[in-house]
Amino acid sequence: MHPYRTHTCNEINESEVGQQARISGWIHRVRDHGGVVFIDLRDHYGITQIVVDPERDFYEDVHHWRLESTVCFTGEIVRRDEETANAGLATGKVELMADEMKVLNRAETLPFPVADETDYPEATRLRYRFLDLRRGQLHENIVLRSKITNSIRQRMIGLDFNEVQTPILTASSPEGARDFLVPSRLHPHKFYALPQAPQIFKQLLMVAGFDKYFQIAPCFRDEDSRADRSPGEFYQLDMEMSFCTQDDVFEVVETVMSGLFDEFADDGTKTSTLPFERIPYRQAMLDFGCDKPDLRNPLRIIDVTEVFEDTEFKAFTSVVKKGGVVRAMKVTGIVDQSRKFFDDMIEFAQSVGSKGLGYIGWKDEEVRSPIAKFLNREQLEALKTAADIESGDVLFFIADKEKAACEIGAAVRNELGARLELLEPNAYRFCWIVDYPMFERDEATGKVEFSHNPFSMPQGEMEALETKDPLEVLAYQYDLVCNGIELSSGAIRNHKPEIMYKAFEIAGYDSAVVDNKFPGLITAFTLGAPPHGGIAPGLDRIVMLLANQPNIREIIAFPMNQSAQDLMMNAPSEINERQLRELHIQLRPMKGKK
RNA sequence: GGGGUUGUAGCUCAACUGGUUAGGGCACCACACUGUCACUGUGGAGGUUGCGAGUUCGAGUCUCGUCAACCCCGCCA
Repeated sequence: MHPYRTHTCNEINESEVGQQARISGWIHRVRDHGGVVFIDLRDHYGITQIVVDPERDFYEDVHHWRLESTVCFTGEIVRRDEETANAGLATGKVELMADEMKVLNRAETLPFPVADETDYPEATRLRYRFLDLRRGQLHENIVLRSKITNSIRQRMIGLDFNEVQTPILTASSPEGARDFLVPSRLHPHKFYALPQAPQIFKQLLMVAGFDKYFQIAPCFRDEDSRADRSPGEFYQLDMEMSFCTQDDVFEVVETVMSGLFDEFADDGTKTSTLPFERIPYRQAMLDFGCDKPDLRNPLRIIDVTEVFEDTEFKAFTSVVKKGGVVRAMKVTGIVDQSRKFFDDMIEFAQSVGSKGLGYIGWKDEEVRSPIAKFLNREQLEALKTAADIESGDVLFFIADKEKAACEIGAAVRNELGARLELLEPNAYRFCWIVDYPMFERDEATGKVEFSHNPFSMPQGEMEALETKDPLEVLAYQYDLVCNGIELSSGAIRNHKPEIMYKAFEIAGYDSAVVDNKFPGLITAFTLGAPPHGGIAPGLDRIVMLLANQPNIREIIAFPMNQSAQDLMMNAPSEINERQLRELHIQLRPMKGKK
């Protein structure tokens, strides 16, 4: 007999009654009835009930087994009486009558219970991550992540993509975040950078003729974390295709994503039908106030600046006269909400930087509003027509500079959606945001800069760069959004050196900058580069959506904490003098700090 | 770098305006119980209230400082 197990803890069943079996696992729970002891033995696969009879010589030891010790039991598989069967367990119709037992590893008092679903503070959970990972939900999340990763691989390979590993120790890539640096021992005072993304390499793979590349790629960025953003490292489904259009990229991603989400979504959860909706960037900023709209939210924002060009309502009209905008959002059927509801919404708007939040409600012929008295009949009618108002509807207003009005509008839209429970339930709503501007003006310096990736192909190519106002040039740059979460950015790349130099010139860099910063890429583009493009959906966020987890640490086996520390491994940690010397690094006392 | 919240037993939470010996549950230890499945019952042990100052007759509670964790902003196209 195998020294540890003939079955897992989810395997024994009625067909094997009377046979001998050996199973190993963790002591999940113990129910000690004096005359008989029940043990729930748990492993990765499930739970089996072990029964220990008082006749057994190890019966006395039962009292000294701690929860979560690993134990091996050998005995006979026995059918349970009907009234003692447990319908909640896959193995609930049988149990193992123990003849032998062996403690494999004894557990001390646990820092927190494994056999419950209570939430415990993260610092504790992270310090004992191996224990936390035994617990139901987290354990399932990690298994789900494995299945999702595998499914993605199969789907990409099925579409003729080749998986290629790209370097981890490399040079800085052009993503705009801070690099993680690794000092070189062989080359004093020089550094490798960990890749922020395999951007250059995947483009070079296209130049190398691989046609379709993908990789479940680790990416490293030395930036602070958020609930949905790991500090330091994360994974992307990185992909790139040759001789492709933007629509070709969309088709691949839509096929993979809709297949993936259909496969792993809970029963009854709807996924967007194909093709995903495409929303131009400027349209998204108007309708939703942001470029990652949650399409489950039915609310839309409209522009009503014109109506307020000349009104008695000075608060708005003065904003318009200074070049600002007035945006409105209709919510149907809430005119009878309490005064407190509206006051809370005003307070919320102020908390996100608005001076206030105007509103007008219509009920039959009555107009309910703190601001309607400043508007004449025509102006009120214009608003009703613009927003298609019916009795019971309320129109909310935000007046500010355009950028601020968008941001506040987006926040108010999300808040109203959440507070009024307007979101479509059980749905994954995808969309593409397209037609991003190639350049934007930096508000502080007034300079024209790349608004996204400098390697995107401008729409209209060289002609657009030479003839258009740079701020009017659009790029073949796109984002994939699902339920208000940005899953991915991608682009059709600029594969022509002369257009690359011109684009950088517009952003204020001369050709030497391009040559120095990206020597491999720019040379490759002079030796036969195919038109190409790609995208890189974030694996972590995909798993978060499918596992329905709000925090990224719930879907990563060994995450760092928010301050980018590994509390279990104690990283980052100090290194010794010898290592420092080899790396040609001298530590100096920090300035300004005690 | 900035803002907010939190810090009480191994864990999770209590403790009115400052007031007697800081409590309940889980876990741990002991005892009882032959069919439970979150077993039950009885008893026990377990505390520098994050740390350091201060105010006060008296501080878990108030003040200041400090440390840590989480959330947000900046940042991350």
